[in-house]
Parts: sequence; structure tokens; C-alpha cells
Amino acid sequence: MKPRVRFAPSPTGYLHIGGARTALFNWLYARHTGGTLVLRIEDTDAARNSQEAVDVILKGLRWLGLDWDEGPLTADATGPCKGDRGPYFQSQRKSHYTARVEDLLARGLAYEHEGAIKFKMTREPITIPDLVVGDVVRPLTDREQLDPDWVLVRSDGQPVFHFVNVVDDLEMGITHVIRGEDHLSNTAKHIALFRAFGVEPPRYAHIPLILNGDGSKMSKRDKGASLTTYLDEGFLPEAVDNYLCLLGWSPKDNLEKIPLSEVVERFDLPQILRHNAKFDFEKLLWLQGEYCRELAPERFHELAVHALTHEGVDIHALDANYVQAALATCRGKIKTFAELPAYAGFYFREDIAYDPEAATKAFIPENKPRLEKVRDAFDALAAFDAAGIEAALKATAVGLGVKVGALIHPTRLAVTGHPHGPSLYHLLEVLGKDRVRHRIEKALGSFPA
RNA sequence: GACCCUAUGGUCUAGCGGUUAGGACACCUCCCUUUCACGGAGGUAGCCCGGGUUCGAUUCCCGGUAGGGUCGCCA
Repeated sequence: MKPRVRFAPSPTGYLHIGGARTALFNWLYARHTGGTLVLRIEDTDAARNSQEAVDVILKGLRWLGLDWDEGPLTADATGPCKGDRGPYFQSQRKSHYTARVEDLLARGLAYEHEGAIKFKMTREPITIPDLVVGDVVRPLTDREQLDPDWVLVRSDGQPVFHFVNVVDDLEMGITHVIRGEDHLSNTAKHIALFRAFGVEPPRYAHIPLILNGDGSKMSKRDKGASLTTYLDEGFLPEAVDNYLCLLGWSPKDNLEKIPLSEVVERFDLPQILRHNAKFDFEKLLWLQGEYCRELAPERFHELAVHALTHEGVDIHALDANYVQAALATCRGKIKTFAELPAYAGFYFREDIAYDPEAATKAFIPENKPRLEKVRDAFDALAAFDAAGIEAALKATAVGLGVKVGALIHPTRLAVTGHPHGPSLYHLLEVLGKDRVRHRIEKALGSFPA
């Protein structure tokens, strides 16, 4: 029988990076085994549940490229779904829960207490066979010994998470539950419930958690905890996927950068690590740079345009060829698209501000005549292209008896405002003779007297 | 408080009784170079502690310590 796994997020309004990894591991296992991935929305808490919140989840998963075989197609709980084991929104499964409670009640395995319905929990320790951790024996804690029974349905009629989760896994035919280790202790409750229903529980695989850099639990407010951050800050989904794979799992063979398709081949549950991992933003950034650098020109351009537009840089009034040429000089230089407005902004506006620190170094009296020579040399150029510009700059440097760097730095600052940026020769060509001339003149005017 | 899980450089990890403990990120040095980035060559840094088992433990067992998790009419 092919495995059936599920990702069952609660629509809280954001998708936790750890949740994204749980989804990824479920997806990998399903794809590796040829099994089925079910997406189930645990929207039992009507108070904080909304279509927008579901959309965040769907968008996040789609962005990461994690497609599901069964589950919602839209964020609408009553909308279209694929798969024949639905509904896939818990808010639509009331009747299932009611029937299950009545069954337990009828067989004396549950009872009413102060308006709530409680489950008669076994007093014996329960062994949890876990594919990642091994056999875990979970006796009752001291508090549980006082009252081992637990609530299935609240006095307001709402079933609780542990109950609906088990009912859904059972009725959806889930064979492997791959989830965060924070659920490991609670699994005893789940196993007891499955047995009460007369079925064998699914196999479990509890994966380690992702912690903050300081070792604390990564929660909603922590930097980098929300997947949306990466989407908004110009990360590439392949970089995020790749990085997430490396947390708690290893492709071995000293591999770091590895396409998801190859991870699908190599991935399996028993090799998952048992200890938590701290989130290392720097390493994610490195991977991001790796993927960003080798982006196909068309995709780079597309994402760059999106990032600029998103940041309010209006490029639609500009000549498309100009924009294209400008962005092309940035390819291979930036790591995330969020850097682009600062990195390439000088292409798209006339008012450029000079980096103060760089200006005190480059805009010094002795550089003024040099920059004038550069201007004159550029004026004399018939073809204002990178090769010609380079030759002109070098010839000017020779004429002045200085290193070419002495001309390059003031020129770069004059036309871009920054000490760093794309290849100077190429960016000058893209800006064009007139803009360059204008900016150099303006810069000459801002030299100290 | 009880119970559970975990423990290789700062971080992610390879290792599954005998290794000069390997790789990657980060960091440092040098080279390349029009800046930055990239690339190349080096470098600093690690098996939590204590007992066992064994001819021999990073590796197996026990204890401690530390970190994390769970014990809700939250999910």
C-alpha cells in the first residue's frame, strides 16, 4: 500500500518556517515513495480563522513548489477540493466528529463531565514507535495521574484538536504522520484514541524543531519565522527549499546545494536527525546567492522587475531595452532581490545621493581635475560602449600618471552615488553618454572648494 | 514539579569501535580584479562532563549537566 501522508496546518494568518519544513518533509516522503500528500486545513478555531489566513498557507506551499494530491484548491472552506476523502476543512467535518463521539459514548469509552465529553484514557504507559526517534515509552505525568482522562468535546460543543486530528487521520487513511517533535508526548493520547476506535495507529515520524540562533523556540514574532518574509524579501523558493532540507536531514556525500528533484530520490524518514537545529540565516543567504547567480537571464529580469515595482521604483515609463540592459549588469552581483532598489536605483532616478563616507574619500580637491579629464575623455568618445570607456579611462590614467583606480572611484561615485555596484564600464554604457556627462558635471559641482 | 527527546567547531552536518575526526556557512590571511560580488589557495575553531564495557571509545551502556518538548474545555 502506498503511503498517505498529510500536512495539517491551522490557519493562523502566517506559515511558520518550521511548518513549511514539515510540509516539505511530508511532500518529499510522498514523492519519494510514490504516495499521496493530503492537505487538510485545521480550521476548528473559528475565532481566528479566515479565508485570508488559509490563503497564506496555500500561497506559501505553492511558492515552495509543494503540490498536494488531495485537499483544497481554494481558500474557501466550502469551495472546490480534489480527492475523495474530504471534506478537507475541519470546519466542514462536524458530522464525522459527532458520529465518532457517539460511538465512543455508546461503547462506554467516553463520558460526559460538566457538560464536556471526556475520553477514558488508559492508565498504562504507551509505547510510541517512531520512525525517527525509535520506541518512546510515555507514562502518565504526575498531573495526568491525578486525572488521566481528557476532553474530547468542550462544553460548548467544540471538539478539541487531539480528537479531530485523530478522527481525520483515521478517516482519511493516513498511514504516516510526519510532524514536529512538539507533538511527540501527545502521541500517546492519539494512539489510545486510535485503539479505542479499534484500528492500528499510523506510523509516526517526529521531526526535530527549528530553533532561533540563540536556541530559543522560534515563535511567530521571531525574525525569519514567517515564510512570507522570504517571499517578500526576494528569496528564491529553490534556495529556501534547499536550506530547509539541510535542517535535520543530510544528503550525505558532502553535498550542500542540491536540487529538490535529487532530494526526492535520496530522502527517507529513518535518516532524519533527532536533534533540533538552529536557524542559520547566513547559510540560507549563501544558498540564495548560489541560486540567484545562476538564474536564467529571463527569470532574473522578471524577478528583478517585480522586486523594483514592489518597492515603488517606477520603471514602466522607461525604455524597456534600457531597463533590460540595466538589470543585466546586476545579474550575478546581488544575492536577494530586496537589495536591488538600493543596488540599481541609480539607473532609475536622476537624483542620486552620494554615500557620505565615500564622498569624503573620493570627492577631494585633487580628484576634481581628474574627473574633468574623465569627462573630457568621454566627450571625445565616438562610441560610448564598455570597451571604449575602459580604453578611455585607462588612457586618461596614463596621461595623468595615476592608477586607473584613482579615476574609477570618483567616477563611480559621481554617477551612482555608491562606492560599490555593477561593473563601472558596463553601467556607464547603459546609462549613456548624456546621463553620465550630466552626472559628472553635477558631481564636479559638489566638490569642496 | 513529572514525563519525554536531544547533545561532533559559533552554525548546519558526515561519521555508525581503531580516521591526521570530513564537508558547508560564518570568520581571518593571501591571490585574481574597475568597486562589490564571484573564483582560487591557505588558516583559526569541534566530539558536553564523569563513570563503565572493550586491547581500544566521538561511536555502545549508566549517571550528571545543558538545551528543547509535553503535561489545557489552545492548535
